Amino acid sequence: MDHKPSTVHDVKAQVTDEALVLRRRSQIITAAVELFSHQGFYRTTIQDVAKKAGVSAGLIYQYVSDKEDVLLLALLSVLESYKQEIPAALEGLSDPLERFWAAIRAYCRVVDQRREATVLAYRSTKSLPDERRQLIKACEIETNGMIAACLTDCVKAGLMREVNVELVTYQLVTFAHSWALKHWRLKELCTLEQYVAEGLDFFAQALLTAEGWKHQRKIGAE
Amino acid sequence: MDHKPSTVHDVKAQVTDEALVLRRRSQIITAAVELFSHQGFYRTTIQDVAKKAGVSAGLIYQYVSDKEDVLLLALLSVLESYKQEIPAALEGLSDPLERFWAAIRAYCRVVDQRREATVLAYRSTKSLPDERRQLIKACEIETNGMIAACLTDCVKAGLMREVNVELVTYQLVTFAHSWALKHWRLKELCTLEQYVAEGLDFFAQALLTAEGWKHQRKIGAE
Amino acid sequence: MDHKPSTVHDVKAQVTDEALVLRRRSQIITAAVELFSHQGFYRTTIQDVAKKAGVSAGLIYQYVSDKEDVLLLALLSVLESYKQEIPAALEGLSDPLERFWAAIRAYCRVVDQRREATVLAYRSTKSLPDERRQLIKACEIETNGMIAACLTDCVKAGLMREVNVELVTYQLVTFAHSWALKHWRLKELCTLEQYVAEGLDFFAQALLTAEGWKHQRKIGAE
Amino acid sequence: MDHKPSTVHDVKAQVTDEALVLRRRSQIITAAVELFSHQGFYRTTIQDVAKKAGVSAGLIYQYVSDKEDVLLLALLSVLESYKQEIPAALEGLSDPLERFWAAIRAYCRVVDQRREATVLAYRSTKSLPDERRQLIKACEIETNGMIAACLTDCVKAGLMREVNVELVTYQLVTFAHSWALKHWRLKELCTLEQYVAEGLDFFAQALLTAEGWKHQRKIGAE
DNA sequence: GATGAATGAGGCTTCATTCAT
DNA sequence: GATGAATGAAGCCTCATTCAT
Repeated sequence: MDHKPSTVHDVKAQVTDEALVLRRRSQIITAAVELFSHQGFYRTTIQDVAKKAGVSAGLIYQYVSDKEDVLLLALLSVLESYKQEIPAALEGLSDPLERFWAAIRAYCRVVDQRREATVLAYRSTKSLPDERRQLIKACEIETNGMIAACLTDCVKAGLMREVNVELVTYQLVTFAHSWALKHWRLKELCTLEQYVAEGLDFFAQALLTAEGWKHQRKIGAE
Repeated sequence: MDHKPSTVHDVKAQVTDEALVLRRRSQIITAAVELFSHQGFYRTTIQDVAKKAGVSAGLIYQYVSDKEDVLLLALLSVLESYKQEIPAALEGLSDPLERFWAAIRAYCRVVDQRREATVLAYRSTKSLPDERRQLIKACEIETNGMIAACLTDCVKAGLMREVNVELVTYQLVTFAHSWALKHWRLKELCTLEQYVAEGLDFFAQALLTAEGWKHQRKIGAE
Repeated sequence: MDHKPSTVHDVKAQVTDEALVLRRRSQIITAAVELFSHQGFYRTTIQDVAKKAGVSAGLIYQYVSDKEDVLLLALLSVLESYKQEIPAALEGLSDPLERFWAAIRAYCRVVDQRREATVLAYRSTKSLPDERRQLIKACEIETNGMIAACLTDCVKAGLMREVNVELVTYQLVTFAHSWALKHWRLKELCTLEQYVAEGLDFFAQALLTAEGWKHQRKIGAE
Repeated sequence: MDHKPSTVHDVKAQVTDEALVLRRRSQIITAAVELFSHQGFYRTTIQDVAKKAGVSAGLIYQYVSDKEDVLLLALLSVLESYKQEIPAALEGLSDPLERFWAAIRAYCRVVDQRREATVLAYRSTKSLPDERRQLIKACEIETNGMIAACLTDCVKAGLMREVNVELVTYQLVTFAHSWALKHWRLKELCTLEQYVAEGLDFFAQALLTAEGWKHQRKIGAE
């Protein structure tokens, strides 16, 4: 009766109509992400969220047990969008190198589209109690896994050096996140496209083998 | 009494004794950094800070005008420590490459020493009103400038490729910060030393010219 | 729609089917007595009652105008059960003394059977607005009247002393109620049977005349 | 940090000044007893209590951790007053029978003086969580012990029959409480003095031995 | 007749800030 | 200069009640 949810689906609503729950939650989360991103979690009141979502404050508590639950849902929705964009971007690609670059590009693109939300994730994950925070971390690890897999494939194909995959993955992920985190400065230095281009070049230098470079020129030529 | 400070020294204390102000503020800030780092800014009360600092709640308001002022001071103290460690680490070094690596190492070391505080800076800068936040950003840009300078020197000396200095600087800075931000995961993968070693290797690959590699081997051999 | 009922039958339902009203109310009251007894009136929500009664929250408001109405109905149902048990226990008895003891025993038995509900009556009568409370008091006075009548008969028959009937009635009633009110302690001291036996002995000592004792021995001997 | 108090003195105030705590608490409790008695615990808001006590709502929480804590303190203050009046009434009396009657009279007197509060105790003890309720029960048992001791002395002196002391004590206590609980009806039947007189007579009949009656006449004659 | 989602007023509680000592 | 008790505004959350289906 009091234990915290260990997966998203354990965030139990008091409302039974499955479809309604989805619709309402989505309303609430959309409003929450917007507000939390701009004003921060603590400066945003549930009334704010309710008003922006076009519902009453009481209603929110039929779909969520806590203000913290709203945060959890909001953060998960952000991470979830990462997890969906990457596979979508890889669809139809089979060349390891192409897949790798596509993954990074896709990641940077989502981050750019959800810039404020990305910052939110950095700011607010620690505001969650430990158990709920684990959910977020699990989600992050899963997304990283997608990048890591692309990287591993390149290494296996001899296109990239034998690096510590997980550490480099963090470099890649961090590169994407930085576009959001340091946007206040970066936007004065370059566009997203330039940022991505410079980044990919940097990573190419750091990672590609001679074989990799040859392959790179080939796919670049097409 | 109502206009916000635009530099640190505008955070006006009601107390006149200069030395006392410094001592008291340092007490307060030490306590605040500790508490904000662990519990976050909003979960920490002024009473908490007062208790940990061993003073009364009322006293704090003689040295600070706001709770936000405490945050500002706390964040500045963190960024200040970065700004001091780096030049200290470069002391006596004249070789551009040595200086570059030393700067990165120093940065990573401070971040490691003040890990929680680094996370705090990421979480809480946005909690400041815009004017105060500018102070923080200015401080960050200044620190970045030190790294950037080392990088520029290497490039000028032909040891590194002609890269977009400021962008790469962000990569470097972010690499250091990540040790704190993703410590929950990284600590399971490697030690700080390994992290730094892997990172430096990565950056070497990405940045060094043939000339740079030759030089690198030379200073490595000494 | 806003004036309060002055008798049970003024608690107006919106539903017309008489039999249905009775059935629904009984469902609701059973659930309410159970919940109010255990958690108290204020800690019990209408949703709780609805769930336990197996109906929807909205339905309750078709048979009752208020949450307080539910309480009124619940309390009346408890007092009603007293009013029914006593005459039932006297059925077929004509000897005044036998009737007296039987009445007390019956009262104690109902109280024991509806222990929590008895406590509820003590706790919650004051939660009703004055007009509704009068209904409860009238009901209590009526029940007391049954005991008082038995007592009066014994006195008239010369079996008991000429006491202040109503005051002694309160002693008797209170004795029965105490079994519920102080059950947390009494249950450690004796069983219901022992409690009743000791009590009857006590009252015998206090009330019986010499004539009464003689009669008592006679009926005890049978 | 979260465990409930197990004695009154564990209800910890945030204020350190011992004397102030006593004064403030007394202000709060006086207001609370008054309001809880008339409107009930749940119908009384902390704001109500604060206003009546002439303090701010926030202040209450410096002396109490909960609204329930206020109730606990209020109830304890009532029971405490019982515990003080009885010994005071026995002061200087040595004759067992005199002491017994004096104890009952004193009990009835306090109940009369704090009639509403006595009703409060009956209504609201169950509103406390179990651990806190234990405190109340312990206090009640202690008070009962004083009556029981007087009773025991009379029995030992051969002035009263060998009865089940604790059960009879409950009869006596209940008799006193009834004056408050059933005051709405009793006040129409008699004054407090008459109530006590009738009651004492009743108990005399029930309890005194022949020896007891002799002694009774003697002390009554003085 | 029945449902149950939605409402929104209202209560408890926290905590930044003040001010008398 | 320092204290810490006091204030009161504000936010989270509950729940009686309504109403569209």
